[in-house]
Amino acid sequence: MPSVPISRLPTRDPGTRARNDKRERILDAAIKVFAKSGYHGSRISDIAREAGIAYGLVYHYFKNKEEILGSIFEQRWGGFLDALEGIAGERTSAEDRLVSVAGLMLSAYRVRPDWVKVLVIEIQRSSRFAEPGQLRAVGQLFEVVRRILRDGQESGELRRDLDPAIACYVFLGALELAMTSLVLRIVEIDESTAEGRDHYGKVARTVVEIFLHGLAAGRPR
Amino acid sequence: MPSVPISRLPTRDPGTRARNDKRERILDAAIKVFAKSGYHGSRISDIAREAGIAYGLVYHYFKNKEEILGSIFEQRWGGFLDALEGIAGERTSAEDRLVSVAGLMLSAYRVRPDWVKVLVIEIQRSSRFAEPGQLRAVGQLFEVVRRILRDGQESGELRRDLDPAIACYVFLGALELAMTSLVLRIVEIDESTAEGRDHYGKVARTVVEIFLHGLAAGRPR
Amino acid sequence: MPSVPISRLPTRDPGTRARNDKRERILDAAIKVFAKSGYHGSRISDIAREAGIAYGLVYHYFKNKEEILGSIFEQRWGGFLDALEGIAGERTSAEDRLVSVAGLMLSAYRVRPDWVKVLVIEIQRSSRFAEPGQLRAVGQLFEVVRRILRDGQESGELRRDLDPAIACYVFLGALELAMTSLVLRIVEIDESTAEGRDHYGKVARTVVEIFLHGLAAGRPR
Amino acid sequence: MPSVPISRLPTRDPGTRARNDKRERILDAAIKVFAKSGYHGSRISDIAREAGIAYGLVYHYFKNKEEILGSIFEQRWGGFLDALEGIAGERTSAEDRLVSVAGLMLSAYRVRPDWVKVLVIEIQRSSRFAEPGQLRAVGQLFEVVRRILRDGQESGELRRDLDPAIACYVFLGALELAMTSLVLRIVEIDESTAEGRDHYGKVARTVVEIFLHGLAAGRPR
DNA sequence: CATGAATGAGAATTCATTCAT
DNA sequence: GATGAATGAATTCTCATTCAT
Repeated sequence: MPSVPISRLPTRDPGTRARNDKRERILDAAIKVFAKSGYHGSRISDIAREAGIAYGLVYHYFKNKEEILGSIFEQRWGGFLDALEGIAGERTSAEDRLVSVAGLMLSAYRVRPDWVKVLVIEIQRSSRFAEPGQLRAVGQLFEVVRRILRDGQESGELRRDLDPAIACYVFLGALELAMTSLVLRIVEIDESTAEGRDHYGKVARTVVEIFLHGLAAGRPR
Repeated sequence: MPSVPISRLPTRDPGTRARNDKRERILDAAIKVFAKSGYHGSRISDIAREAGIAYGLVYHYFKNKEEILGSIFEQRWGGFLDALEGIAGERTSAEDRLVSVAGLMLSAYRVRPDWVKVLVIEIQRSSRFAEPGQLRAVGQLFEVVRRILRDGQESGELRRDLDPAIACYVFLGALELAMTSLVLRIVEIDESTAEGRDHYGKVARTVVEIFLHGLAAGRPR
Repeated sequence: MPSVPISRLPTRDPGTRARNDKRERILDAAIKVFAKSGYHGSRISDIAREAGIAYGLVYHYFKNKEEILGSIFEQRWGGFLDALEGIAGERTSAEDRLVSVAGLMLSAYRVRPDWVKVLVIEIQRSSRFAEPGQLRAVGQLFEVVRRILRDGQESGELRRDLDPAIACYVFLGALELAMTSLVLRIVEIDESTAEGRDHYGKVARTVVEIFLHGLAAGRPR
Repeated sequence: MPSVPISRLPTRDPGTRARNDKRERILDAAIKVFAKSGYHGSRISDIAREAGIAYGLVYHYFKNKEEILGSIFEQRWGGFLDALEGIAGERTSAEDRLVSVAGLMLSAYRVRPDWVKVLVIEIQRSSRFAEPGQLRAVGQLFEVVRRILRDGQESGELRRDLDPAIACYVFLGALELAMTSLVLRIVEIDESTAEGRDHYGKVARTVVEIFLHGLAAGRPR
């Protein structure tokens, strides 16, 4: 897996951090709490405690619980998509770019597992998800991958007999469940061994390998 | 995709239906409501209204909200796993069995998309998920697929250089996201064409094809 | 002051009382509490305690605090207006009808001072007052009196050189402040004397007397 | 209606205005906001926004919300009462003085309708109303009018067979409702005609005319 | 003086659960 | 079994008041 620079991950502008310190802390805390208990299962007071601030202050920065979720989506997802778009626009092979996307997503999950959980699980349930903007934003993730696949098909690098949209699901779905499994600790990772510490890299490599060359025997490379 | 008999899908025993009519209606309604709003976001009154009964009656059949979720899990997931186990135990090729699994899952999703959503999203968050029984039950899904993959590796049908556990994610994740996309209607399906109506079948075939033979060009079969 | 039968005062249908017992009790309690502390100054828990019920039950019958106020207006004011309309339609002299109106209003105030206070003071502040229906309803009170005055002017019983609309204010305003003063206890009433006990009657008689014949000396009747 | 010099209306001392500019702006803003939403329904931030200052500053000038209401009362009501006392002490006929009082009140209402609304509606609800001082202050308005009426009765100008206290209600109540109606716009005023523009004057004249000589026909003057 | 972030007590509202009918 | 009224703990949301800058 090519190293994915952390700078590609969505981050906050450190310059404005001082001013929006509390607001950021609330968002960070909300992500953590939502990820653990779900949107409906989380209380504002949990978020406030997690952020280390007074309860009422949450309402100084956000109109209500719903707006917190919306802000998470806009800020985190936006940065994430920017990084993805950058990868999609690179002039390298489809394989390289897919590896980059896998690496970015797994990195994101490794660095900020809660972000991805909330983005994937909660946002879709929120009423705001009905808003075209959010649905579109989710669709952009698919669009980025679909563009890479179509590029590969046009250049002859990828098979043309398979629907790129469905191939999209295979690729993103594989990544998504891999990430979920890691977070749910369905698979034990032994961080004391080198192999355990590189688990994420191994997952990324395996996913792309299967995606490109299949699990069937007879064609090892 | 081999046709998957509906009988394999988890169903209720028609013999006891008369007796437990209301109970079943509550469970069905709960699945629908949980799928839409999440466990915490759903109210007992929503479930009762969906079931067409007085909400006090819910407490006649279930001790509390939690028990409704638990019952959903046991009844729906149990039947689903039974069907999966049956597939895994067949003495056919790994490929055939994977196609069967994909077909079963997509059938389940097509017939009862809410079941899968609730099973996947809600159960894990429930406090009961801490119970070893439920964690184990979810793990069984992975175990079934893992067994098929290991069988294939041992027989030489599948590559041995890739971790079967990770391959599991690729396979199940691809299916899962494909299903989610179908339900979220991220992809437009044109039901007016034959191809549109067979979208599920096409998805199943494509997923297995990619999973087994990869998307890279040069090795068409 | 002609006796004003209590039956003219707005009342609830005793037949439906059993069914809507609690709802009525909540409205009655709300009137009492609103009259004492004002709408904004009143808590739902105050109303519930006054009604002798759990405060959650208030939300079983009313969507929120605002709806309670709206219901008060519709039920109480409607009955009151009906009684007034009845008086206005009588075929007696304007003087008789004015005395009846004064008597009705003072009776209402004596029997249900809280009703009038809430109707007069709170409703106008409520956002619902902006609704044309409510503004119109208040206007009806003026319309009833104006009709009586115009009848009297046309029949020659009343002077035609004064604006009936303004005369309306004089009449209703006199009654209104008289009632307010009584409630605010700005005037001490000695209930131990016959005169004190007939204070309301005296007020009604005096108001109409001044309104019709003036306070200036030289024209006693 | 004799012209009522504006100087009689309660005003702020222009000399101290520079120093207490902000304080005055807060009081003015509070009156406007209280008049619209009531004391309990108004927020400090509303007052601050209306005054165009930071809401923290309100607490620099006033101990708390309650004190704002108290200050309004003392400053506005005090000046108003002074003017009334001046009228009551004049050595003219009762009729002239009543016309002056009506003119003063209507002028006040025309120039500062919010003052009167707050004074009349809110003060009585304030907890400070329990204080004898404020109750007494409200009573002074009645006392002033009552004194004029008693003077007129003693001099033979007014009828002695009617209770001066009740006559007070008639007079002040007529004025009060006339003012309220004007503010609530229950009556349409056509500002395009001379009569419309003099509506206040007409109201004052009509109120006093009815109060003194009655609406009954046969005794026109 | 000014500002507005920060606090937290208090009130509104929700909703799981109980219970009388 | 069936109903939905009744309860009140839990939570969201509001806003007067304080306080650091």
